[in-house]
This record gives sequence, C-alpha cells and structure tokens, in this order.
Amino acid sequence: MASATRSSSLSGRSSARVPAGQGSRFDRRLAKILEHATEVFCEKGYEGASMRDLSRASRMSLAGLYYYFDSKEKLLYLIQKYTFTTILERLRERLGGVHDPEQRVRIFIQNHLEYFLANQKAVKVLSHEDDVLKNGYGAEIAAIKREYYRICLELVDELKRAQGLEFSSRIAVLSLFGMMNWIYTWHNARVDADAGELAREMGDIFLHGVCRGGAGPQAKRVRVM
Amino acid sequence: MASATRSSSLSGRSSARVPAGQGSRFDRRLAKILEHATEVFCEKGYEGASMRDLSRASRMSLAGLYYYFDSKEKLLYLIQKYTFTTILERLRERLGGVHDPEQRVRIFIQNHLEYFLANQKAVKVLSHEDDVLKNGYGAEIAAIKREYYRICLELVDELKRAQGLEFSSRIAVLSLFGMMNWIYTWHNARVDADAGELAREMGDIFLHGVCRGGAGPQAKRVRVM
DNA sequence: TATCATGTAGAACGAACGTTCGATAAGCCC
DNA sequence: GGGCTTATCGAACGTTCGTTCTACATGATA
Repeated sequence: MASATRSSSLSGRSSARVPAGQGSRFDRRLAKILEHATEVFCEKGYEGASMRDLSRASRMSLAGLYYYFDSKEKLLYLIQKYTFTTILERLRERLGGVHDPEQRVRIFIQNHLEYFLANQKAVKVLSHEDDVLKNGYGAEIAAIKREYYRICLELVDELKRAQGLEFSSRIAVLSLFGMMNWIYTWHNARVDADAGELAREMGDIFLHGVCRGGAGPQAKRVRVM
Repeated sequence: MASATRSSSLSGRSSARVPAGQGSRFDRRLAKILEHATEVFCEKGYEGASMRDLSRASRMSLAGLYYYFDSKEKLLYLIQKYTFTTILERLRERLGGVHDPEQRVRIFIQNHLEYFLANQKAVKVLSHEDDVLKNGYGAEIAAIKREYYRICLELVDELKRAQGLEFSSRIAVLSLFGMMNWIYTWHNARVDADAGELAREMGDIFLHGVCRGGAGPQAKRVRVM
C-alpha cells in the first residue's frame, strides 16, 4: 500500500511543493527519486527509459520504487507538475511591483531562461514529453501551461497598448516561446553565456530585432536595395 | 535477402531522392512505407511506435516490412535523411540569384516554414527524434544539420557586414531556429496563417522586433519610462 | 516482548517488444 | 515445365517491458 496518493506534500492531494530538503522522510525520498528519474527521462526519453533504468539510477529495487508512486505515468506527471508550478510561482513574484511593459516582458524572458538553464534536464522532459500524459494528468498539466501562455500574452498586449503597436500577439508570443524553449537543444554551459546575458540578447531580438543592433551599441542602418 | 541496402535510389548506396512517384517498384513501395511510418512516428514518437503499429499502418505483415529495410532505426534514418536533404536542396535553388542580405534571410525563413508546414509530420519526427539515431546514422544526419546551420549563420553574417551591425550571430541564428522549429508544437491549419504570412511576420520580428511595428505599418514608439 | 506501520527486495506475471525463420505464391527467363 | 527472383506471410524467437505478490527486515509504540 501507500504510494503517491497518500497524504504527502509532494504527491497526492496537497500542495505539491518540495524543495527536496524539507517534508517527511517519504517526501524527501520521493523527491530524490524524482531527481534521478528526471535525469534518466532527459537522457533516454520517457518511452525509452525503463523502470529498470530508474531503479538503477535511484539505487533501489524495481519493486521498491512502486512504494513511492503508482505508475510510470504518474512519475512523469509529478515531475512536470512540480517544474511548471515552480516557474509560474517565481514569475508571479518577480512581476509584482514592476509596471513598465517592456521591463515586464524582459522579466518574463529572464525568469524563463534562468529556470531553464538551472533546471535544463527537467525542462527538457517538460518540453520533449509534452503530449505523453493522458486524460486527467495531461489535462492538468495543459491547464498550467495555458495559464503560463496567457500571462505572456497579456504582457505583450500591454506592450502593444502602451506603445501603440500593431501585430499578431499570438504569433509574437509563440515565436518568443520558440526562441526560449529551443535553448534546451543547443545550450552548452562551457561556451554559451549565462541566463542573464541570454535573456538580454533574446529580449533585444524580440523587442527590436537584429537590424537595430541587438547586443552592441545602436547601429546605423545601411540600406542596400 | 534484399532490404534497404540493396541498390535502390531511395535507400542504400545511391542518391537518396524519391518523390514517391518515380523509381522502381521497390522504391515506390518503400516510399509509401516511409510515409506511413512518418505519420506513426509523429503520433506516438519513435520509441512509442512499435513495428506492429507500422505494419498496421502500412497494411503489410510485420515480416513483410523487413523486406524493405533492415531495422527500425534505419527506417528513422531514411525519413530524416530524405526530409533534410530536400529542405537543403530547395533552399539552395531559391537563394541562387538573390543578393540582398535581408532578402536572403527572408528567403531562408520562407523556405524553412513552407517546408515545415507542408510536411509537418515529417519535420516533427525530425525535430523530436533528434538524438535517437546512434553512431553512423546519427553522425550523417548531424552533418547535414550542421551544414544547414552553417548556411544560415553565413546569411546572418552577410547581413551584419552589410549593415554594420554587431551582435552574436550564434545566438541570433539559434533563436531564429527556435522560433521556426517550435511551430510544430502549435500551428493549427484552421486558425493560423499560411507559410508566406508567417514567414513575413517572423522575419519582421527577427529583423526589426515587435517594437518596430511587426506586421502593421511603421508605428511610432511611445516611451513610458 | 509482542504489535504495528514503514520500507525494501526477489521473483515472478502476462504482455509487448524488435527481429528472424521457413514457407509460399506470382512473374519472368530458358 | 523447371529454375530463378521478387514479394509476402504466419509463427515463433529470446528479450524486455510495467507491474504485482509475498516475504522480510526495521524501528517505534504498547
């Protein structure tokens, strides 16, 4: 018996926060398993990773794992839910008190990239195993994602209103998400800049485009044709 | 015996072109199987799709499939190679004769999006099953991809030179790829614009940013802070 | 010391996996 | 008509899959 539907702060019914250092013994153990599972899912993909891989990574028997959650799918759900909830929570904190629309968009980018680079494996699992979850689990994750998208859309709309601009918010926002999310396919900590620098550069591209001079000082445009 | 190492234009040793209407009977049959497999891989992912799924989709027995290729992995390789080769080929044709740097970047975007939307399932398999292929197969696909990236990098460098701009080409190009590739996660033929329109809007964002007015007429900027 | 919830593991379950085998038609050349 | 090649199939191979059953420790409580 037991497993993740028990009354636990990470899993079942309650709040779903676990910074991996608090909570009951059960919660701490489960959080560790989630960390290992994230790594394995990241490397082999959800379908490609077997429960035996997870058991090896967690240094626990196959059967022992099932004490902490009741299926492989639920494990993925727990990872995705925790990751997404955390991003959203931090974003809300950071946006509080800032009112300049351009600054608010930049904060969104900064928050997104910072979390993405600090938790690269988790967000790869989030991005890559996007439509694996079925029914209830899938719907719940999709709802959180929709909310996150909605916030970004609102920020862009604020910007449009404030600056009297006219363009498709949907395409702009989805393009921005593309820029940011794609990072998990190419970012290399040894050669690429950190989150702050990347956020600035991507913010420049999104807001002003490469032709306006991106990272460098304002450049004069020399039209060719 | 036989299977895809035979002397065939799609598979083994030779040129790897098959517009699915030419070639030997063997090639035409294999091309059909590849189409079905693309659809199944797209829906269930490479690992998630079983050979039995493919056999059902192709309306051919499990054993019958193996007459045309020698492993599931090779099948994925054939799909990816054909798709990528085609994009690259079309790009080269279109760039010929155009010399304005901005126009050349726009052609790149247009070509990419056009193919992506016309072959959404194939490119999803391309993007999503990026690091599944091992050793020889993986290396070959990676090489084609590198070449494609190199071309885009060159286009952006041309633009920088022509307009006297200063920014990180690497980040700009990878951001652009992100914008464009992410499309497979959200594009909906019933509500979203076609490739031409999308290419224009993404080109505007990449080149001039949303603050310069994206799709609409040049907008005046109203600074708030 | 007996009892009880908490953890953990070995061994096995049936199902599904990718792949191979041997047989069997149908069409072609001699 | 006999001997190739091409194309297809049912059945099975050995392996691995996610999951479950049962037993056995451990430490706290009574």
